[in-house]
Amino acid sequence: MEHLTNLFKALSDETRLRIVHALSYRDLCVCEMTTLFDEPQPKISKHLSKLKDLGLVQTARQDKYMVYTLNQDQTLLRGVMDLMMNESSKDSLLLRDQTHLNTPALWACIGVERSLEATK
Amino acid sequence: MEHLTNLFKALSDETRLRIVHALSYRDLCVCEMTTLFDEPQPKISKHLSKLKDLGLVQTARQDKYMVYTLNQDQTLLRGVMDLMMNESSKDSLLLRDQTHLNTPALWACIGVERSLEATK
DNA sequence: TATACATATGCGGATATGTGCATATGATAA
DNA sequence: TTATCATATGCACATATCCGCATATGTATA
Repeated sequence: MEHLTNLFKALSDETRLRIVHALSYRDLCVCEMTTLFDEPQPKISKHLSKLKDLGLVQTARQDKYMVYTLNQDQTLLRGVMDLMMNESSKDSLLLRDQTHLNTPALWACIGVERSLEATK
Repeated sequence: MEHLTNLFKALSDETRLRIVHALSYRDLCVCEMTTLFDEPQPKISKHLSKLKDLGLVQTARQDKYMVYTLNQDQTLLRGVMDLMMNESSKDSLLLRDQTHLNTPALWACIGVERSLEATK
């Protein structure tokens, strides 16, 4: 039961919801999220840490960057995010994030190579 | 956005999750839930009050009883609860609640008529 | 009207949560 | 090795959350 409530608690914070939502589209490193959300890096890192503790995301180092991935084993999480992505009346902030995911705006903090590869 | 985080916040508490889950099967009055969950009545009422504030449930008085209903307009909530109900690895406590919903155990606090009608 | 039953609310306290700021750790490049 | 970039963590503080207990409100029934 705690498993379930923890999942929803993870999604009950605006920053964490943005993170999980963005990760539903593609993997991201910390500095990309910091840029995308325009939030202080420690804030992002702490939320990521919490998401990782709860088993919702996984990490893998790629060169200098720590890349975060949605934990695909979390079927309920995947289901919920599918629902959110299909919601026609999707939140404007989430829509904005989704759009910015594939723009050069994120290239500032990261080697262009990785961004190009990611948007492929 | 707050609309979304509020929904998840509502589901992030064990008691509230049990309430919403049970209401996914059928309408319930406060005393039925108090019996079903074996929790103090003020605790249940407060959580119901919060769920109502967030627009997840609706109320209708029926004789002495205040009957709570899932707000069917909340499509995302419905989607999430459908996911939960279909989860094979459903939580044992939620399974127990689901089972008890249709047993005479709940008849103690309420006129048998309503229970019979509800289980029809 | 008085009484019992059903439900809601107020208050106090313990605990958890989110955040900013500073700083530590870790990896790479010069 | 030193400097730099990327990320994580510690601390302090304000705020929110949940709960138990007592009590208030509201409705039906005698």
